[in-house]
Amino acid sequence: MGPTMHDVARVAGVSIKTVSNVINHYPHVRPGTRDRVNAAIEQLDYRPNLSARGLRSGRTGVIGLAVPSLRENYFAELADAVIRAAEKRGLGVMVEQTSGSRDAELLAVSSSRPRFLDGLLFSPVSLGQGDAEALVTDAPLVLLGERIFDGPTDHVTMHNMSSAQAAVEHLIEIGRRRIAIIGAELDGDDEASSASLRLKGYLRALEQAGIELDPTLVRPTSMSQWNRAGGAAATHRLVAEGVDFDAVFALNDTLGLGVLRALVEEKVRVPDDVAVIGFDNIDEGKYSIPSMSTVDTGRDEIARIAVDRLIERINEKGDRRPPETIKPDFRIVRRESTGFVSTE
Amino acid sequence: MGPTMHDVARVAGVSIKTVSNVINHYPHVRPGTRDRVNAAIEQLDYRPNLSARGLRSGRTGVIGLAVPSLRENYFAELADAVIRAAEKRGLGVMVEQTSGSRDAELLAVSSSRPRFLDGLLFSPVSLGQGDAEALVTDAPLVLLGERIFDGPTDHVTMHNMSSAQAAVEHLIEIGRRRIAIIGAELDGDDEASSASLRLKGYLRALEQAGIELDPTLVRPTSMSQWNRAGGAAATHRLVAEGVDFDAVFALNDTLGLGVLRALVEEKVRVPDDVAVIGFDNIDEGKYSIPSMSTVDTGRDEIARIAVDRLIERINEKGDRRPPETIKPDFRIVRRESTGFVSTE
DNA sequence: ACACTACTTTACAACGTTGCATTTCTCACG
DNA sequence: CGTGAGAAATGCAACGTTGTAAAGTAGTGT
Repeated sequence: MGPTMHDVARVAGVSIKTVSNVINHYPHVRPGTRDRVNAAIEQLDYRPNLSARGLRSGRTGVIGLAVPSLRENYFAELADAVIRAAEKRGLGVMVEQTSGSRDAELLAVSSSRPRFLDGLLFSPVSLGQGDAEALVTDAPLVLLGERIFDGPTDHVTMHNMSSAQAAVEHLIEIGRRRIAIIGAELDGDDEASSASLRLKGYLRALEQAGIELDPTLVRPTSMSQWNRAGGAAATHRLVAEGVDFDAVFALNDTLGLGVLRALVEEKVRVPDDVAVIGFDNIDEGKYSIPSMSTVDTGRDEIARIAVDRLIERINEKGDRRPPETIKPDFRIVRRESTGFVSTE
Repeated sequence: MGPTMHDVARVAGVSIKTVSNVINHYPHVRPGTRDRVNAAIEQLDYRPNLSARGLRSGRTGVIGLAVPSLRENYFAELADAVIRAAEKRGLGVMVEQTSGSRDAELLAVSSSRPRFLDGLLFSPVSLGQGDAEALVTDAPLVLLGERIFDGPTDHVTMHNMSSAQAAVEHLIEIGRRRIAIIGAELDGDDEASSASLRLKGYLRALEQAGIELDPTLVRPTSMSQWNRAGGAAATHRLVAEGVDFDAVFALNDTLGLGVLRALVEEKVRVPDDVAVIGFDNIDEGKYSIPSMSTVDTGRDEIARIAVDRLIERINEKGDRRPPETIKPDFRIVRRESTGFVSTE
């Protein structure tokens, strides 16, 4: 056991409460006293006991982050961004993996884990609009980047529809007309899913460009297949069926990387024969062969905003602000897979 | 605030201590009593307050994991494995990023973060043998996968040298003699680094095969360049200098992916002209073009063992076992980049 | 029926910190 | 020089849990 406030107080020649006041930046402490206390803290290498503080004040300084899996690059990068943002604010982050399963997601929110997180950042995949009520919890909760609208909580997400539209417009600009979309289906049942929203953006872009929709270009993958394997499989199927296409819009980057892989195997040249654009701007797309164009949805900003918003909620007393949905700006990242020299 | 033990005790008609006993699986509780308590817990949706428990018992059920960055796939996958293993044991994991900087690493260990982690899993990059004493802390500490031998702590690591040797032997087996190694330098000052050890394996393999060392084939990258960019740059330099080589041993997989990328750009065929093998077996190597052979160092097992060992240390009373170094088995994963059809 | 043992339950204090209420100090002002 | 107001410092209780030790209960052998 390390030194406690009592030890510090004794060394500094003050009361234990004064030590507490110094640590918590209570304004009315004389500079001299503050210095003596800080010196004692230094000398003893004192660290406050978070458990005790948490017990007394109801705050632990730890927030939770629930994501499907860190093995998915997008979520690893999101976690990185969240941890950085939280650290700047003096918070620790406990990471929980839900593996995208409904049960695990419900569990994560219901704070089945003994209560001691100050709040939770939650990136749901399986929960939908119908589960909104499950999100009504005592602990502050901020949703990240997916699904569930008009829920009872803040939601930091992305411009799914308009950025998808912009991505497809990018393909149209470079002269493509037969644009396949991978990862969505035309009559998906889940209106609020990223897939549906991005599909909607795709449809709008086509419509505005006066291109008629060809349903055979819309290629679903099972939700658990939003990865390289899924993207590759869908692409192979496209080719095998003899579908004519000159571009692919992959609904996320890992799908897109799978698409690139499959196109090489099928001896299809990128971007000459087929241009490819992904979604999310994960690091890997910078280094793929060819480098992959994509949509940067502002991941870092999402993380920063989400952490700040969660902190606000944690500090909120009584008068609760109505929940908000926040979407940072997006931008199209042009790289080799759509015929540009990658500059970033 | 949720219900407390007092509430449960009242509902179940027992003393608060009995509730505690039930929760902690104290053996001498009559089944009927246990059931009543459990029913009350269920009914009230009671969750123990971890802060209080932590204060009283000195345990929070949370361990720390300090890695350089989750953006590096290897560490993201390691974190995934650790979180899974910890969850099975009922522990939460707080993730801290050191960005590989010495200061941040020292900070992470010195538990600058207020004491409340039960223990720490630490994957150092910058700390070396000289910092061994800095690792003497009150809180249990287990090192993961890199550097520092004969330290004062348990160390779950990998067979750096012999697995590197096996990787190079694999290249020799398929007939390569001019094998470049990327990520190491011949007179590195840090004997305990992964780079040095893996280089040693490389040298041994050459020696046993009677191949003379050509120093121009040993290509360093700065430590902060163990990534795709570093691998690509080193490869481009190799080619630019007109060095003759028919294989590359990349000291980790991201370096290797950069090598693959650069070779394509240089119009060098893989594996026909140059075979490539990486190190670590990150997911991505499975899907690269071509898929990349590598060394599987038993990451999942490392995580599992490390968590178990940390738990043992946490539970240890007084009689401390001497620190151990544990290395799971490794194996060579043969994929397309060394001329095999990838089966996994 | 009685002691003895083993099982079951309980009372109480303590973990280290902070909120509240209170006391003590300092200094400007009448 | 006395007063009052605000600043600075303090004392005490309480947060919810568990360890210790002790009390109560049942079961066994004589």
